Amino acid sequence: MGEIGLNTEENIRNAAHKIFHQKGFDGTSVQDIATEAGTTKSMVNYYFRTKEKLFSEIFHDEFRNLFSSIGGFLRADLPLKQKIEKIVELDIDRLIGMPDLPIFILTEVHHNPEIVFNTMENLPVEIVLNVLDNQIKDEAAKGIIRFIKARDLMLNIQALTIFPFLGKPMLMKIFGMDETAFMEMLQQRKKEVPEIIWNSIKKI
Amino acid sequence: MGEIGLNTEENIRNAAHKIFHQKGFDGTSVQDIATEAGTTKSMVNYYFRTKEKLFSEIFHDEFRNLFSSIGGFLRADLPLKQKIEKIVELDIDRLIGMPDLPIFILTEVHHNPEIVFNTMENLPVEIVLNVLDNQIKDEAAKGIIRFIKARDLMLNIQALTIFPFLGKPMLMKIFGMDETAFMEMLQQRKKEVPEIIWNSIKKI
DNA sequence: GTCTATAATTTGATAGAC
DNA sequence: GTCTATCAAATTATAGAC
Repeated sequence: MGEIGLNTEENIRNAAHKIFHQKGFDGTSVQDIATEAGTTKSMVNYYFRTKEKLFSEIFHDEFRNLFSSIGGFLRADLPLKQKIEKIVELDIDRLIGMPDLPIFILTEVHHNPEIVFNTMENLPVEIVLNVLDNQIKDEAAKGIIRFIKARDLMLNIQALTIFPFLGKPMLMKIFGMDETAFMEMLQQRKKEVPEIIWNSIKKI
Repeated sequence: MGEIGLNTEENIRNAAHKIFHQKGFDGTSVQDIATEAGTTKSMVNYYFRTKEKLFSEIFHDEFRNLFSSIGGFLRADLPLKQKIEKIVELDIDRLIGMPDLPIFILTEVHHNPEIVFNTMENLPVEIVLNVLDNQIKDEAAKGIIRFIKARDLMLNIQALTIFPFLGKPMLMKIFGMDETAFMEMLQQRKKEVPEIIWNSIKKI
């Protein structure tokens, strides 16, 4: 149902965000969104023309979200060890606030690549990776760490932080955790993941 | 199109497997499956009654796949270090052969939990975890490793092995890899992931 | 077992009154 | 801007001939 005080367009946008995240593009009907927004299909089409255009707007915002916070930190003037600690803490906190963002992105990339890759703008990720690569070479030359590709380092960090959110329902079932236990585990991981990563590259 | 030499039922099953993996339950129509199998909608319904029943059969098989190979190894009489190496190698090789299994499972758990949790049988995973927990306590008492919950150890291993498969299209785009580069990375990870894990728990 | 025909709904999207 | 009415196409599933 639409929030009081918001206009119809905003209600539809919020409803679409919620339902698309829950059911995915293919599982969502325009009627679902209209009902959730407390209005009609016609209104959805009036404001957004097609289901696909509406989806693209939502997806575009979410996709930018995915790459938002990290960029700044990777450029900052900090030793690698502290960067890793900050990235993990920031990422886990951010994902706690939007826990089904990763699965939303992944499913749509897999099921509707045409829509998704049209929506994606060019990401300036190479530059950030280069900055990180240089810092790694620098600290490796000083004997602080072994050499590792920035690509592999980021992949390992993201794997250890994001994977628990992706597998959440399965993990809870398999390991017999409730919501509280899951949250405790996440808080623990803010400390443990940076340790794992650092142990894998430190030399001293 | 259906393979020559197989009967219609088998053709439908193979087609369903393929299309459900590509498009998911919501994105797949019975017509899609019939066309892929080289037959008609009626035949699909004749053999499997409903789209949902057909999906359940496919999903059930795939879900058992997910927990198949690892169980035996976890029980085996091997030092933890070797078990970790074997699990990672086995898992990566298995996933190379069925690279969209993880995303298939994850999306359906998220979008169609009712169907999925009806399909899931009770998994005897606690027993395996207990075995692993005891071995960890044992090696920790001997001073070989620090203590860690079997749950956390398995989560970290699976995160580092499965995540690259989940993010494959995104990773290839972001990191500018082609299929060959991606496969090379996976082969590398068979060595690197066990090292990361072992470094995170070893004491000597 | 296999097909065509068709029923009953639901889908995305539009037309037109107000 | 918002609604009702409606369209054309697609959906799952069944009936019935062979």
